[in-house]
Amino acid sequence: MNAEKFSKLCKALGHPARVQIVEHLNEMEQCICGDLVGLLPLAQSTVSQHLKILKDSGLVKGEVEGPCTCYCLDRTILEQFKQLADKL
Amino acid sequence: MNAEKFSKLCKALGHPARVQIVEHLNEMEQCICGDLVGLLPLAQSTVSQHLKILKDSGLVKGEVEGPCTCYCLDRTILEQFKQLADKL
DNA sequence: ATCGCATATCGTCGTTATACGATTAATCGA
DNA sequence: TCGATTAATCGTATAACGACGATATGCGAT
Repeated sequence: MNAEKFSKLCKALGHPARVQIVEHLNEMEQCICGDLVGLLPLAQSTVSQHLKILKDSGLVKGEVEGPCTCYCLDRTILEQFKQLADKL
Repeated sequence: MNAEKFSKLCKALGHPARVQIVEHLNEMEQCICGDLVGLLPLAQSTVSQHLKILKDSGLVKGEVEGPCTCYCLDRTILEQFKQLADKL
């Protein structure tokens, strides 16, 4: 198994705020950064940083839509993560 | 879902060496620290540190057996991790 | 052209992670 | 009892993380 890849995804999920972001994206299908800033007790710049980490890991995709950025899960990557976890 | 708990387990698995340790323990059922030192390109103290992190997370248990310490997975915790991952 | 809104990025600071060598502690055999 | 083996811990140095405020960017409406 690809320990390198799995550990990178785990690392991205190794913070409660990022897990909550992923959970929220799972429920809402998509949302903008401002929604998450309202949801979490964190500054806007901090939330943006967490989103960047999730984007870098591949778990989350972001599309610019006018003044906002619309975030959603990359469910392919999420499934890969689940499969790798299940193989443990 | 318990984002706090899940993120802690993810954090413990957020390093390739620790994923490899868990994989090895899964295959071998149990092993001693020295085996892992031979397996990984890391110093003995570093491997010991990674084992401590895995123990603190609950994923791994260690029992002293004479001069060695015998490590094995806590499969209950591992199953919990898999279930939490699957719920994502 | 400019103003306001939504985000991203920068700079910074304190904390934590990662790695190592050296040392300590504990056990087993000779 | 002494020496070898095994592993944990200590001390340390560098890198990365996590948080924030301040600033920059980019778009849409006025």
